[in-house]
Amino acid sequence: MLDVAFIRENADLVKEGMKNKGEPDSSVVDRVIEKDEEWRSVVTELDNLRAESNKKAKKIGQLMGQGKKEEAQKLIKETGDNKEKIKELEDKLSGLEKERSDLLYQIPNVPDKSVPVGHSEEDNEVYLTWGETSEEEWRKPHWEIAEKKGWIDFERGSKVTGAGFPFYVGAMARLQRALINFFLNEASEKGYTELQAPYFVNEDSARGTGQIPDKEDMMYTIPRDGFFAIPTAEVPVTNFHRDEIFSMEDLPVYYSAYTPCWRREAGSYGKDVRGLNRLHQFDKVELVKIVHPDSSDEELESLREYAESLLKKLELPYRTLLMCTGDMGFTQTKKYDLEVWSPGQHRWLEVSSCSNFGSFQARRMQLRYKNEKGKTEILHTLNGSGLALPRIVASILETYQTEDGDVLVPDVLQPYMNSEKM
RNA sequence: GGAGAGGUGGCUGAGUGGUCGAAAGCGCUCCCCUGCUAAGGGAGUAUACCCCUAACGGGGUAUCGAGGGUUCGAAUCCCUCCCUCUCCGCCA
Repeated sequence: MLDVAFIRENADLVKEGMKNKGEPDSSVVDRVIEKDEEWRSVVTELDNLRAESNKKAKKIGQLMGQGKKEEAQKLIKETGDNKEKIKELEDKLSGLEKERSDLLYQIPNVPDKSVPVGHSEEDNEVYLTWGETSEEEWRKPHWEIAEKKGWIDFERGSKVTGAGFPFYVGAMARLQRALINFFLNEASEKGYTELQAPYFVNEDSARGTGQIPDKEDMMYTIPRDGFFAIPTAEVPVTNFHRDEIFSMEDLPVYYSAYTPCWRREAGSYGKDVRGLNRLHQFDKVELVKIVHPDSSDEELESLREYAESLLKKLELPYRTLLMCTGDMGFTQTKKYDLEVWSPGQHRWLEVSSCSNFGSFQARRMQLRYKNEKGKTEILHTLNGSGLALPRIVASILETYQTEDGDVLVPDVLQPYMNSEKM
């Protein structure tokens, strides 16, 4: 969420950001300012009343200590009416607080100046393209290859769990494991600390990274225990340091984590869901950065370059999109999507999305640092996939298939697979 | 799952109704002294919010696991929840 003080001082900027993100009705900005005004006046009133009764209570204590019981009794009688008023104001205040934060949660992060203004994916900017995309007729989509080889078992996955929960069999399971190891090893060489994170999180954590209240429906829930199955490792990893205060020399902090991810993907039916394109459970290595506010711009670029380097090493043609304001999401200030070429489907598949959240997430979870002057300030957070497996697997199958029906193993994965061929 | 103990500031730890935001020690920061080092002396050292101030700064409120309650007054009493530790049970 944004800082109320920031909204107060930059109302127009915030409204413009909302409009550019596709929300023409920005009246919530004015309402939050109003609510905050009201909240502050109640706080002042309440604080004064409390100060008064604290003073009296102290006095009573003193009198009691001196054995002046009667005087004390007299004072006690006087304090009665304050008490009710305080209680009343306390209730009013917590009501206002709730209303204010409900409004605050509806205001999206402000896009960075460098982000192109637009309202749909058509307005995204192709930032760069790498590699030669092949278009040969003979190339099959990955699901055909996988089916012929018996590598992915969608049917049994449906039987055991449901649609979107496939089994990976034999060489395919090995390939997944190879990719995970490759990604994690690369990340740790680049200074990312590897984390193994919980796969379930509580409500506070889901709120911290912004899944709640915005994207509640994407998550699977474990109602009995109040848990959510993580839709991405971003959630547990970013929350790792929730409510903590860093000192400057601890920054920046880089984490990598492999986890399965669960997404309900409610309402997404149609041709996009074929094969590995969209699953309810998939594997991903996620990268999270916690950085000084001044450096988050550069950190986003290096995060993007790192994710791109993985695709280069796998020799998979890709392109990088700079997402426009309308297609970038509620919590980001700036976002790049990496899309790998799928030669069997003749289309691009999103395999990574690298985002800068500015202070938006960090404020929600009170992630702070002490600056040179010893003042605490909110940090910036970023994350990016490095990378998401299923579509990489799809692209590998389609890119590395041979005309006679085999699939070769990308050079960098051969040590992990002990083989040149799947 | 059963029984018990406990959760206090960066850490250790005192505090069982009144001037306690909290003793003491450690750590850390700054200063002084000591010709280096060691030792010593002094000051400071939580977070959030509100108000005043151009700013330096000042005033106030809240927070002793969380939430609620009793009371003029709660770290201290009561209730609920969470977490940690010990023992037992179960178990990869």
